Amino acid sequence: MRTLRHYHQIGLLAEPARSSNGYRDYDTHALVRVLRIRRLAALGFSLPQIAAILDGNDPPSDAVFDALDTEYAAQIEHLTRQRELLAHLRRYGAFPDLPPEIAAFHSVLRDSGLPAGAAATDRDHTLLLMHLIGPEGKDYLTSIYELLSRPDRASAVAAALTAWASLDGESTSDEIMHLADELIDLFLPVIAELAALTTGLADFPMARERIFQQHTTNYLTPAQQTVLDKVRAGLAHSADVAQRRPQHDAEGQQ
Amino acid sequence: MRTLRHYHQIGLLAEPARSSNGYRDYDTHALVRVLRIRRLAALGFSLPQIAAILDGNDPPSDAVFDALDTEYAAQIEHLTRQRELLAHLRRYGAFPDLPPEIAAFHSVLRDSGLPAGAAATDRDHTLLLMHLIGPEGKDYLTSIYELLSRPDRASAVAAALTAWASLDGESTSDEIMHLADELIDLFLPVIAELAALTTGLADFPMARERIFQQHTTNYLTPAQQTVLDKVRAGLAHSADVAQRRPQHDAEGQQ
DNA sequence: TTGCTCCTCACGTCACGTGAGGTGGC
DNA sequence: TTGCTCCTCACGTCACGTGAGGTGGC
Repeated sequence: MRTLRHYHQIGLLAEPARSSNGYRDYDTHALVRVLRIRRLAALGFSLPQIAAILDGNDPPSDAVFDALDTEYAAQIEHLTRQRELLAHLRRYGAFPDLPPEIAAFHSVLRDSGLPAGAAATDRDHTLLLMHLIGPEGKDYLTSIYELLSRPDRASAVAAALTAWASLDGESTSDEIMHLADELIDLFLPVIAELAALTTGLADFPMARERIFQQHTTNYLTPAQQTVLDKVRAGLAHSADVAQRRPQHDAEGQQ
Repeated sequence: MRTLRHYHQIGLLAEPARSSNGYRDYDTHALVRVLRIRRLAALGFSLPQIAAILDGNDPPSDAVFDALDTEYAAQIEHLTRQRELLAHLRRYGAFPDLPPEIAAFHSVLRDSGLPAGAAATDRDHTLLLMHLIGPEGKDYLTSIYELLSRPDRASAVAAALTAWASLDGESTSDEIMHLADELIDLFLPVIAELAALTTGLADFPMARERIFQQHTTNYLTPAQQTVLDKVRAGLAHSADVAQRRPQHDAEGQQ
């Protein structure tokens, strides 16, 4: 063990005399000091703290204990929350990479018949969305997801997402139009409110406008992009209609 | 932040393409992966574990969660014990470098009038004794200390230790003799039992016989050594007497 | 020219653990 | 000669943080 050498290096323990063969020749004072150090270290004090405690020859102040105790209390708090979080994730089918509030939503969709591949893509979308909307919008998004996964809607949403996931070059324009209408019906109220939110970002070095734009070309098939255009058009129309009415939504955002 | 570079270095995140100015040109796939990594890291998984979870494309097994959960439970256990220990030390006057079971004993002695200097030396003795006797003898030593600090004895012990600490070149041989008798009366039953114990050591690189021998010449004044010799003689005599009676004490020790 | 963002080394963190290679007395 | 204990570098651990010094486009 290199422990004693370490204490010598940082000056916590004086280098003892050497015997003729070059070995360190410790005495009982050194031993007592090491025993003190080890006990204080076991209590959780850092080596610099221990040096301070052993140098001041009066008993350590209450503040030293308080600091450690508060620290430990905070750690217990944190660990307890982590365990609750783990339990929550496990209850709802374990998507540990998803925000826990939303994991339940995804397990409902999965149980409503969403294929694994589509579910995986949808988790990607969710992560991006959470990132873009930031912590302030988290509750908002969570409540939207909760609405979409309500028992009376979940299977319709799962079906729409399944259809959406299977869109490719062989999809007929009929299918595309139908799905677009369906999605507009399902998501219109959701997305309309979403557009009013622009808060929260992070320091991932990628321009925010590019994320969504790139995302669509990265993740979506041409057929899916067509649907998206349709949906956009549908939303734009409803937005035009909404323009003629007073907008109290956009306030209070900044 | 060097976080992303770190992920690149350990191969957790692929190096993205570079744009013309040499900047890293991340895409949404990279962003999604980073979001996953950060979330899993926040749950407490190590980066190698995260790599394993993200590589296997099915949801992580229950075993992974169990491992984390058990780990957290153990940490909470440990932290809780540490807090109890801190509280205990504080209750008994805060000698954090002393075994907690014995801290109470020393605070009783201090309250019985033992001067600070003598108390400090006595804590040194206690630490050495605990080290020599090892964990197996801890309970034994603790009960001895409890006996010595019993209300009816504490002040006599404190007085004897105070007298012992003040022994020096100016002590009269009368004082020495008197103290020796007193100590023999107080400690005889204790030391007689102690002699039967030889268990427990550690890997501090110092021969065990040397510790006690060196200790006496290091810590003790000549007058104290005289007392010690007296006490040894007194104990040897009582041991001789004890020889003639059957020894059931020495059994069960190994 | 000044700011700003990004870049690449490269060392520091905390308390040691773990070899690698050597020595001295039995 | 073989074991054993101790010695001295010196790198590794874990997940980055933090400068140092430089660059490219406004």
